[in-house]
Amino acid sequence: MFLLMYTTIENALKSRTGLHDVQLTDGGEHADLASTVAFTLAKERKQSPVIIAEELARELHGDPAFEHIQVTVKGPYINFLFGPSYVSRTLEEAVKPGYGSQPQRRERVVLEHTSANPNGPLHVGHIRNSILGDTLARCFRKAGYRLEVQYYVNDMGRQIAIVVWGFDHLDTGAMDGEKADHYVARIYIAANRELASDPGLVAEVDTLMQQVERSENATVRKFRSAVTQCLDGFHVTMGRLRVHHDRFVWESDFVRNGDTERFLSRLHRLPEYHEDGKVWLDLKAAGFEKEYVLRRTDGTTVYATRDLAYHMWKGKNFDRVIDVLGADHKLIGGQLQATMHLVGEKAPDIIYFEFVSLPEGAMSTRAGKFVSADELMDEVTKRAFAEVTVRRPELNEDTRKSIAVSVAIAAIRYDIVKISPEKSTIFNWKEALDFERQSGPYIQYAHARACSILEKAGEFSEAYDLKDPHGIALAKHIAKFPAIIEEVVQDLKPHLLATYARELADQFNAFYHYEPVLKSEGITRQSRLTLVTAAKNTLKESLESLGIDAISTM
RNA sequence: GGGCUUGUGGCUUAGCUUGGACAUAGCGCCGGGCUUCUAACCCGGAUGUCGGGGGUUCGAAUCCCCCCAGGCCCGCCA
Repeated sequence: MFLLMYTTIENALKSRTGLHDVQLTDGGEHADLASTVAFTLAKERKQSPVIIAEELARELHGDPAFEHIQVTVKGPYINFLFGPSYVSRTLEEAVKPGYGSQPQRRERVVLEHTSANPNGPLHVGHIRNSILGDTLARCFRKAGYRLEVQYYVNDMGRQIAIVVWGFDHLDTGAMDGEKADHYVARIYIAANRELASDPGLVAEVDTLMQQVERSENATVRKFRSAVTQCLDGFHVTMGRLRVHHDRFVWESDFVRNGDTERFLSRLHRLPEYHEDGKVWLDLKAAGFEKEYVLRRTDGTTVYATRDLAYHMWKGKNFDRVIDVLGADHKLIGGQLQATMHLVGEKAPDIIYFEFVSLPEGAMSTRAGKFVSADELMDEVTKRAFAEVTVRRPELNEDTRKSIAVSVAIAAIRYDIVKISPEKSTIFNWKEALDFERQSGPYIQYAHARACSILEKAGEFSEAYDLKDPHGIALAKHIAKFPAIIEEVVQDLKPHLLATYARELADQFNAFYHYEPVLKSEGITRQSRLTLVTAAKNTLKESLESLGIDAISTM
């Protein structure tokens, strides 16, 4: 409903002013939408903006499209207020299951996220990537796109060679109950320590890497095995986090299937191509001073080469390519985009997120300095269980456990997604364990309250006659949900949904407090119950788009 | 040194792309509210040079320039 109103007003103003751009602003407490075109026109018409605003408003009053939109003027501002029909139509839409879902679109989108090196467990930095990516994925699906989510497995890297070397020389077996990815990290950390103390051993790692590039079977098998163990651990972690990938794509496949060589051969005709022992591209024109090396003097390819082959493949199979990458990838991401442009292929849209560090400094798998996602989830779940037990002692243990799991994931996912990706953050246990604040559980709670009302209400027939301010404000906020999903997808900004969901819970709580539902009677009761249904539904859709369980009791 | 990026009350943070009506919320602080649909809630109050300086504009947190501070990147690593 909101988008419809927006375009109605926008078009009316465009045709009357002759302006191409008549951006509407949020009306705040004054209105549902507002326009400041009067300022823009004041200069060219050499007229007071107040007079222009009044004139425009007069014209709009006679417009049949504005039958249900109240137009008022306050100084130079033209305010638009939506009437009862807007509210009732919103409710009719929002009570339907799947509210906010757009019809299926033709466009096929591939979204890559997480793609952490398989040399140790996912830590709190990696899951910022996972949560951003997974939330975006959920929004894309809701917006009707045909989406495939991919994890790019870096199975040829030096890190993996070090893990393999470690398994060859230092393996003492997994400890009791040790998760596979944590076990890999232990070997990786130990191997790095060995290599640091005896630099002569580095040559052995180099040999392993060359063998893999030549696809030597025995070594390839070792790499696969090490990587697979780690990925098995990742699956468990991401499953708990409700993060899903449709496909795992292995870097080495692009070497073995010849795509990497084919891509290199395509570059020969480019003026930017240079071959002087090594192969490199000159990307100065695109703003990159460094030589972009794609083949070493020893003939082997580098990470960037295989990544290009991977993106080439994605571009051929999908209409739109999106990557979620850490801010440390900004340079190589830019180089990759520039190169894809040069060869006339689809360049990915890249969303970058800044790092999560620890109070004592940057995280490092190699040095063993990190807080793993598993550890985080364990601790937060423990804390959530204690909390549920205090609040709902009458519930049985299994129910409390189940609520605690949902609450913990809500707290973690929301804490991460609510922050703009471009902000670097410092991980803080105290904050992670505290969900009695602007949080995922807060939104879940609003949903649970709505469920509780509906459960007690029993049967009722829908009605759309809202008279009181908090209910109307809530309905108007519900109306914006589809527009928010659209905005998240267009701008690749999942945190907009986090903000929206919190505001929705705010509105619901205010309504809950001031406008009793079950105690009201007649049409008011029916209308409020309809509103609660719509709110519950919108909260549920919002939560699920955020990857958070919409639980009915907590 | 160069590039990218962030800097908003004591702390965390929205808004910045597309400039407009008293800058968004949370935590913490002060004061209220559970015989009333789940108080993981609600209401009121105090707290702001929107990093600093200049500029553009009728109007700047938002655009431009300079400076300061933090983060990241600058490998024939991945």
